[in-house]
Amino acid sequence: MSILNEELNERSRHLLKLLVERYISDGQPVGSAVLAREKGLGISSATIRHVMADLEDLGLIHSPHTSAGRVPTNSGYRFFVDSLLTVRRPEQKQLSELKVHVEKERGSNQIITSASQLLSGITHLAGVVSLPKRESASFRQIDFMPLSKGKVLVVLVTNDDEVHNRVIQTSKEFTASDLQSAANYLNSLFVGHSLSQVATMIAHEMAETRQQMNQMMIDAINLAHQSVNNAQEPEDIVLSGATNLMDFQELSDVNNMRHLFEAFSQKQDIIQLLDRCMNADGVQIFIGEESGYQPFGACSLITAPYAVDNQTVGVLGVIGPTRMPYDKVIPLVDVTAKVLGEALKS
Amino acid sequence: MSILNEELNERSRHLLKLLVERYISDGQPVGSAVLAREKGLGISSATIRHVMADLEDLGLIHSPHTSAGRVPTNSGYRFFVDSLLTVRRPEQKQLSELKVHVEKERGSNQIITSASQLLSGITHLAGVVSLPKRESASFRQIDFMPLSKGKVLVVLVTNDDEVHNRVIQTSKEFTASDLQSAANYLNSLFVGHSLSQVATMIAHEMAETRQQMNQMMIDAINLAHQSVNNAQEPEDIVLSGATNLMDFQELSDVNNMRHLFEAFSQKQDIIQLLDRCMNADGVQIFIGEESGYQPFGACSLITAPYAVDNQTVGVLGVIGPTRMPYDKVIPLVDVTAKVLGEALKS
DNA sequence: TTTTAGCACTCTCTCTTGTTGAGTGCCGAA
DNA sequence: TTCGGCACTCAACAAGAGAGAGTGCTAAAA
Repeated sequence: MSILNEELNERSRHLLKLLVERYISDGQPVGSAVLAREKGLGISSATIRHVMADLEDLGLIHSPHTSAGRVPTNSGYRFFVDSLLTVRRPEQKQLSELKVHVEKERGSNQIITSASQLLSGITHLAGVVSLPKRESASFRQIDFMPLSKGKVLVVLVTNDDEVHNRVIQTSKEFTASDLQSAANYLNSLFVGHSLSQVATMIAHEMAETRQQMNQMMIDAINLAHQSVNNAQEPEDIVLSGATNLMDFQELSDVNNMRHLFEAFSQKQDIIQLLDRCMNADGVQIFIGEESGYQPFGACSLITAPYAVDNQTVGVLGVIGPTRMPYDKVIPLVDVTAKVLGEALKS
Repeated sequence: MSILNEELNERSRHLLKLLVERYISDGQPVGSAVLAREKGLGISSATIRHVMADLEDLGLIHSPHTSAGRVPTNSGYRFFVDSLLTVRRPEQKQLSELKVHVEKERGSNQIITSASQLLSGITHLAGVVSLPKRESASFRQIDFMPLSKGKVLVVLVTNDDEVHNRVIQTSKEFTASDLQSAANYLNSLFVGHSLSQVATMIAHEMAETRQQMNQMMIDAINLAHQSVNNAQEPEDIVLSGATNLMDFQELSDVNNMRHLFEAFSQKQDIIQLLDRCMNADGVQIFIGEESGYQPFGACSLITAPYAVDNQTVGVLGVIGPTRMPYDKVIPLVDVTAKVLGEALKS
């Protein structure tokens, strides 16, 4: 892109910007005459045509057909987003609306659903939020309940007020009081540590058979091993407003739409896609096939990781057609990530 | 419909049957000549036209336009389904496939998902299964874990191997051993009873303050009251293959499709709709607006309740365009309900 | 009375044709 | 380098013609 940046003079870049903006707002291919009429642009349509021909040679725009004006290509959008875009600050009204709605919710799941719905509601696109990574949660309390036939129900409570159940099969029968002691021991050992820390600690304990460990402790550690190590719950996302995408002409091809909705209902691929955005620092933008995900070929994806206590725990984003109002969506995604992180602190 | 049954002679009914079958398989309006060519029908197209005119007067079929053959109306479908349809027994191969796939799953959620997917997979329509009603589950074990600030985590295990969590706020602080005794007491009292029975028992216990009740028992009952009474978890459904519906011409109107998918992602209304089918004895069929649900105006819904141990616990069904192969779908829904009920027994 | 063949009629669908308008590329002059 | 002028291209629309499918009606045959 830096090559393009040098190659294009100020005027060409300005024209490209106007063209993309115009196309985003109208959805019609933009002709030279339309741009020439643009205020404050002392330039004739013929000249604009020269510039447009150059832009087309560079692969930034193209004509659907001979007499149809120009439309940005994906590279064009990319250049626009990288170098030309002037984002609007989110309107104060929206921002406060966002905060109010997100913060009035109780429970992390509620908060997240609300964030997803707000993203889709405000943009009229599809909103998506990944559930916070479990790793960041810390151990608060574990408890065991004997079920039948050596099965034990493990109840693990984390400090984000989430409760996790898991049934494990034990090698020997435990009495309720055996289990109680084991739980007490583990609670004293692990409380306050993050789950990943706990996993490490367990591995460590199991490795060295210490002298002062009695049978109860060994049992407890073994139980804990089964409970925590396999405790990775399936990741999940909350998707809202998918049907908004049905309104867009450019996506309305039946086949395309079908693949898109299959992707939405499968979730798995989208989860992976979002996962890859976790490490990014701020807003990330995938235009068309940049996401590397076929069903999103005609879509753009704007994501931002959100953090609780400076620790990135999840990702949220917006999915829409490549022709979307980037200037509004990008800052909205950005600010929503911050609001969400803030709201999850409590 | 009985009126129609008398009004129509055998031949008219046979013709209507042929017409509907033909339309279902071809999707094209059926003309008199097409039917006349039908084998074993010693009748000219002109005669057929007379009959068709009658059928049209009765509102069973109609012409999209002057020269376009006839198409069944919703009443036509209704009459067809009620009086003319000869259902095919499900193919043996499908049946065994069904059984194998459903029964190999472990855990009720898995089984249900599998049933839903099979319904949609075999019919190429949308499959839906409501999760089994909690009421039928019986109490196996309850346990309490003290959290902070008078909050108590209730873990309730039912005999269908499902675990239910709930955090309640208690009026006083309980120690772990208080809670342990309460749990023991409740377990001895309630084990084996259905949850609705348990609710009744609790209400009963609370009503009469018995002499022999000590403080622990009173506390226990109070805890149980909070735990069980409000324990109605939101009902849910498992929907599969919704995107299959995108392939149908007759549903492909963007607006229609949008409403349909909004309904699918909201779930709430569909849950209610299915709920109303719980009490029906066998397969129920809603054609077009018969379901009373706007978004399904162009769809038919075939449902059947499924039962575990002779107790109806849920409903499953198939959603598709009114033009669907009723002869195959109806028996499939029927048999799937049975297979599912059977599989859930274990 | 019922059935049938014949026929005029209607309507959609498709193909063709012409027209319009938008927009382009190129060229020569400023 | 910029600009006006101009020929050219192409999609979109409309109008018209013809084919094909299917109907309703009628009058004759069964």
